[in-house]
Amino acid sequence: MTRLSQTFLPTLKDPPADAEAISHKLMVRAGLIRQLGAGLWTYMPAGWRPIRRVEGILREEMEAIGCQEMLMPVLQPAEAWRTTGRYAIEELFKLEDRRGAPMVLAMTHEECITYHVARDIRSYRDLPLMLFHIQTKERDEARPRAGVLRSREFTMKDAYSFDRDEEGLARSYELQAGAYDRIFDRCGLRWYRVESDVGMMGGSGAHEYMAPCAAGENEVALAPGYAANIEVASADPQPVELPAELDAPEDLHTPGLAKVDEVSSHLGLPPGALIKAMPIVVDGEGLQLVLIRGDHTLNDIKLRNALGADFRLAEAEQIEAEIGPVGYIGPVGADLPILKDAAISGNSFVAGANRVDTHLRGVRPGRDFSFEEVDVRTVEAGDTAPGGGTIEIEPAIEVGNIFKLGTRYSEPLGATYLDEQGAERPIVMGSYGIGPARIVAASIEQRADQHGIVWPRQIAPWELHLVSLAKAGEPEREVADHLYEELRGAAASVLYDDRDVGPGEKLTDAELIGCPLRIVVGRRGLAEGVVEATERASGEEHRLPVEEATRRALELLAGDDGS
RNA sequence: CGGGGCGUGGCGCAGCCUGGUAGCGCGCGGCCUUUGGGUGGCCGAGGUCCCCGGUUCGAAUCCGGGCGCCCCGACCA
Repeated sequence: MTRLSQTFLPTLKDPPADAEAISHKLMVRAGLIRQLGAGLWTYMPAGWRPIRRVEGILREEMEAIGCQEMLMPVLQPAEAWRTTGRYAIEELFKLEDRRGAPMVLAMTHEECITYHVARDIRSYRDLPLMLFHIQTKERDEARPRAGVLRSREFTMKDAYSFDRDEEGLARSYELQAGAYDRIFDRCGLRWYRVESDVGMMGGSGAHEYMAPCAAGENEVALAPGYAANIEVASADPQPVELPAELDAPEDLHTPGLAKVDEVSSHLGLPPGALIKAMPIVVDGEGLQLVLIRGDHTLNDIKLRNALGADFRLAEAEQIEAEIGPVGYIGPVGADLPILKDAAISGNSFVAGANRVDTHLRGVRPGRDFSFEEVDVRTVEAGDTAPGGGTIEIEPAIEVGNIFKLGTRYSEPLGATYLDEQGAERPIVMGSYGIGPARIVAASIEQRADQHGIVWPRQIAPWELHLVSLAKAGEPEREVADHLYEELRGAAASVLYDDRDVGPGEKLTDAELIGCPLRIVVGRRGLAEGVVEATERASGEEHRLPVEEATRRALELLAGDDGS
């Protein structure tokens, strides 16, 4: 219900010079957001409305699964963060109050909510319990980027589940997952639920909700029936052709050839016929050798998970001292634990000889060295996914995540309950986050065209953009005014462009702002007794008789399910 | 945190190398014009040239230091 002439909706012809992402450019141009500092954004009236609409959907879907809304402070005493060990996180804003007491600005609210639950939940009868809030989060990001896609302050819906045991957590998790599916569908996003890294925090499972778009910071591996974050994705590799001559063991003179490409082109073999040996130092243990097929890349996260410990690449001095010359490292004769990636399958390979300027041909896993087999390579486009589909890799933005926390927070913070037998047990938790700003930005990324934003109806700032081409005082204007009042009466959400500017500017702005349905009231149409209604997404134009315009417009909107 | 780039009216930029009047387009205000895709004309307002220090008769320009912002990478419970 808005007259554009009286609305703070400053549109720009040009995007800011330093903007790269489509959503960044368009959100600034369409007057949705303005920047205050690095990673700090103000939502203007037209930008705040879609956020509020997303929040409305979040509230409905959370409440529908019995998740109760509350509100927790952003400013918090540091104590609980010390207890959970998260005080050490670099992204955590730390400050002191006037008495010098250490405080933090919360980046999420596990500490706070677990603190409360620890004090007020005592019996198995109080469980399960699900709570959520929509609150500002603060993160001292190393590099804010792409408008609101990665900012230092943002609002997040985060929900927490509290259960008696793992089975209960599994039920809560499924409830949340179902709600998340409905939320992203209702927001009109193209999205995938992918397996994600549970990290070193333990936890028994996690998924991310990914919206594919060019500005995405993550990569997802997709195939029919398969979707995973590339950090954890697993697939069968494309085969490599191994010539029969490889079977014959022989020392190969490879002077100065320390890289896979150099060796393979020198020998006239595909890179996949080589074994790449990478010495690593595992925390709490010593040197180990990781073997990867020559044409593959190591996936740090998968390796970390396979090891169950952190690691780093070994330094040259240690490698030279304990194994052999850098560039010619191989498994044969190396007196080290060996982890062999599963993609190295086949009889014989070329590998480093642990002697300078020398590689070995005919290296056969199992015969020439023993190993533990692991899956630690990064999947690639063209690989075969579990289920048989072909992997494609797409950039995507993470719009939500769900995480089985287990007792990661309840144990240190003493959130326990008494079970039926009177025994004290830790509460089993889950956490579930969604960023409304990322949903809005991802929607713009996915749907925008060369003229501007294309909102899905469900989160559009206004459903209708009514344009009066006539200026104040002209007879055609009265028709538009009347139509505006009629639409308002019908409870449609309308942005009414009643400015005294030229038609080009109005029509251009309407496309930039991107409301689902535009109704133009102008001399040309009125001469035939119609107004023109144009669907933003398809460009389809409908000529509506003036006296039926309101009813017909609402019908057109109702037929737009946003997808 | 490593690498690169940029800070000049609201936005986009030129001027800097070679020191001397701060300029252009858009936008903004007024008048006229125009009226179905940012119309045209005339007049006008608006700038601590990011900050501090230095060199100089004189600094947007040269030198030193600092701050801010953007991009790539690392990082991202």
